[in-house]
Amino acid sequence: MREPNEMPGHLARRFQQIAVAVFLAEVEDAGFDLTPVQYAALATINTNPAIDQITLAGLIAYDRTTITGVIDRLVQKGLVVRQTSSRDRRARELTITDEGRKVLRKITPAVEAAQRIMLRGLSEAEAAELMRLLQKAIAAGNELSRAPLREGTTG
Amino acid sequence: MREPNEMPGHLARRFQQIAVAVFLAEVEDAGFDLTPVQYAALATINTNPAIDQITLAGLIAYDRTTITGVIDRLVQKGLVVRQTSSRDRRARELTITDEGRKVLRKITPAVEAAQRIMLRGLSEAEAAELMRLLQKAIAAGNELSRAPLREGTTG
DNA sequence: GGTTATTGATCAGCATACTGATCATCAGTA
DNA sequence: TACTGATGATCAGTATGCTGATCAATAACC
Repeated sequence: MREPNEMPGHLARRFQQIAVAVFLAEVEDAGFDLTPVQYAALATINTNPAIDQITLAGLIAYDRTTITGVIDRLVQKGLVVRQTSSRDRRARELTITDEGRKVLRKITPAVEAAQRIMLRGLSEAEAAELMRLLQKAIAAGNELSRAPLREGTTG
Repeated sequence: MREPNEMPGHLARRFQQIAVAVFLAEVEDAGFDLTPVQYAALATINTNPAIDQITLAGLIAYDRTTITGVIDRLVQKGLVVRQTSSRDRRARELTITDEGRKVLRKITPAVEAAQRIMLRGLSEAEAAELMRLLQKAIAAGNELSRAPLREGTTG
């Protein structure tokens, strides 16, 4: 059997594990209580007012059933409002609140710091190359997960 | 705000998401029902007979509380035996069963195939470089998660 | 030897993530 | 307009992953 450290799947999980831990630590140090998904959803709702949940899920490549719970918690925290769309009563229109905008603005430095910390072992050039390779591998495998990225599906 | 595709944390999650989906699909096609963690645990128990759960968790960089549940399911499936150690009655000695060995042997081609598929967008050189950079970033961030890799802590 | 600290394991509780099902609503069509 | 299919959202159920607490057993120390 191959060493775990030589298996891409193991490395993927491990890097993601560290990335999440760093994110949560930085955000907590900044005095906030937001998970990576919650941040991604909040930021995307901010730039796409009145977005529905399916479109949101596609833009950040999350499963729709996961998004339901994530939005529950963002609403619970008062950062997002969820209301039935008048044009399509199946859909829920998501809107960021003033409080949500405030949190988003204040939390950004911590999020950026986290991105740097999770790459702290790499030089600038190496970090750029890692991101390029991840993007390429992800693009090739996009359709292989249940929650592929769906760009510009804005409805 | 940065594009999600330019944030290392987002790329980490996305790549891991695809890696897990590919793993599960290949393993299921081969007629098995094992998750990535379950496979990692089973393979590590196979090469480290009578290992305890903490040491196992360290070798594959999983949280100890997660391992408890993973072992529960491996025992349930009849692939692993868990028994109290006679030398240290706090510890549980984990042993692979004949059935576990059989599954491990038969499942290996599917696992290897999954590793190739998740990198199918990259050339050989690119794949090698991606793995090198992930290893380097992970090594630098090893202590930042609750479940760091603990090599050779056997005993 | 008795007290303290540490360690292996488990548990409660929470938040992703997934599969597959259900429900309400909408769109397309005869 | 009735029928069919597709779509947005939710739910039940399962499996990671995590935090923090608890418990039993061992180790360390005086």
